[in-house]
Amino acid sequence: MAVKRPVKPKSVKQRARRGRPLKNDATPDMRERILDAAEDHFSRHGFWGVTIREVAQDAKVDTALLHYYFDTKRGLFDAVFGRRAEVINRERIESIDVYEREAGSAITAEGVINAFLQPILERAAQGDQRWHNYFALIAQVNNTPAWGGETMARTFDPVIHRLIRALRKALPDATEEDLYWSYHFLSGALTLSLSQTGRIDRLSNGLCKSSDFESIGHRMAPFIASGFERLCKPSPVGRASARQTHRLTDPRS
Amino acid sequence: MAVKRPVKPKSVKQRARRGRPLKNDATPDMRERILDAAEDHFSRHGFWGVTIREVAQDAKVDTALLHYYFDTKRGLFDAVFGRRAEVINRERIESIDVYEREAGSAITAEGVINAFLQPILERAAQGDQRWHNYFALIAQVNNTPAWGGETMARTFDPVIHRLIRALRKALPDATEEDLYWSYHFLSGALTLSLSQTGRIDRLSNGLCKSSDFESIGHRMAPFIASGFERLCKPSPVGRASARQTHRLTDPRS
DNA sequence: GCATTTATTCATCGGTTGATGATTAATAGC
DNA sequence: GCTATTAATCATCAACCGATGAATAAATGC
Repeated sequence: MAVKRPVKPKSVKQRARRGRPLKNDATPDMRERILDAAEDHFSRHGFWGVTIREVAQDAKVDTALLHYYFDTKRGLFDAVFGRRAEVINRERIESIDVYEREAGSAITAEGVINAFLQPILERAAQGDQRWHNYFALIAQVNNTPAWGGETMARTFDPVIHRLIRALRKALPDATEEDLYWSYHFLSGALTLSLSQTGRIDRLSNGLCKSSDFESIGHRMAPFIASGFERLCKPSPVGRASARQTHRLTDPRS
Repeated sequence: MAVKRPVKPKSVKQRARRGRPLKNDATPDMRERILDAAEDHFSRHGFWGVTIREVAQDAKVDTALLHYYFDTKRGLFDAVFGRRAEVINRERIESIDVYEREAGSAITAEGVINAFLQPILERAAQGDQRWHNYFALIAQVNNTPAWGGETMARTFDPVIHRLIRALRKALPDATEEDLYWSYHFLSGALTLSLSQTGRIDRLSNGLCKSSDFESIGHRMAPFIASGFERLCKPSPVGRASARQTHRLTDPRS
């Protein structure tokens, strides 16, 4: 007589083992796997466009495990956002430190900005999809009115203050306002460029590619540095005239 | 004996009248009211962060009416995004036309960019909350990887091509790639600046305000134009040297 | 003045969502 | 070797979601 046993798995999805897994060297780190899957989804669709079920399915774990590690969906998001921020923040500070030390009194705005951008652009050029996702995530948060400004500030302000301190040295005539606004323009240009929305591909009819980080790397620092210098250096012709604006005339007159 | 009638409204929400409303001059345009409410919500929380119930509640209509006018939630979103786009696109094209005609051969990059920015910045400075919301919405879409690039392209590419045509005249030595990338930087800087995330307020410890559109207006055109000129004008010292980058040296060596 | 179209609310459906308590199994501490 | 802790799945809940067909009432067209 045949022993009674589950004759068939019946469904395609076989039951996963319950309870704590064996401590095997080959067992994957579930926490990291969840973060990777969450990063992928959040970067594509934002906080509200993602369900924890999708993330769990991608990470091949139960949804309850997400709550076990990160409590709430928001907790998961914050963990994703913070994880890589630490890495690049450290690299950027070091890069600026090195440049400032090497350049000495020959410090320039372009040099500082280049030192600030280098670590990010290098990571982007490396081609790691996970970092690409993360940059896209930053771009979204940076442009989220509700809580984006607060999140960005909490995460990145220390590095930005370090950047601005170096720029102040390179541009001694700059006002504080000009420095902050110039950085704001830099921030917008950088995050959009790194977010790979495919916009420039369409606009240029395929001539330029969102994924071409080398092109961005060559152009961004000179472009932005030039803007900084224009606003923050005393112009020989006088500042007011340099800023005069075009007045839109009424076409009916 | 008392007449049988609904003694009390019971709930705070009284029943609304069913059927087509009387054509009174005082009756509000429901369609516009829905769009306004939707704009408000979408601009704050993005497409997925908004429920049609919230929008309906704000517009004081039933959710079925949203489907009556816009079919799906996505249809509502597209209608919101398209409504004001037409207005500013018309204004921006006209502004560039006027400038090009007036400037003649004295056309400059800063002049063109200024003509392009003027209509938007003027609307922003006017202080209408509905336009502020709309600009914040653009910023979010611009940085949405999944379908943002496509939506932005469909909506704004004609104007951008008009802008680039004018810039090509002002910068005859520019390569196509430089022009497109420079515009991309402009796009990122502009949309972030208009989205009022409060980031710069915190960063500058209250010195700069997200809502100070006059400050943005004074600074953006010179900043961006300077970047364009740097990339797109032949430099007297030669282009390659002007773009040389700072190499990060290994701190352990 | 009657029939059709337009504009609105009502009632409700099937599916999804974030979250949680119960259960199971392995490890770590003493 | 026993107990407490950690790490995982299972089963399920109440709330909410977008959508839709039916009902209703005014306006419009003939």
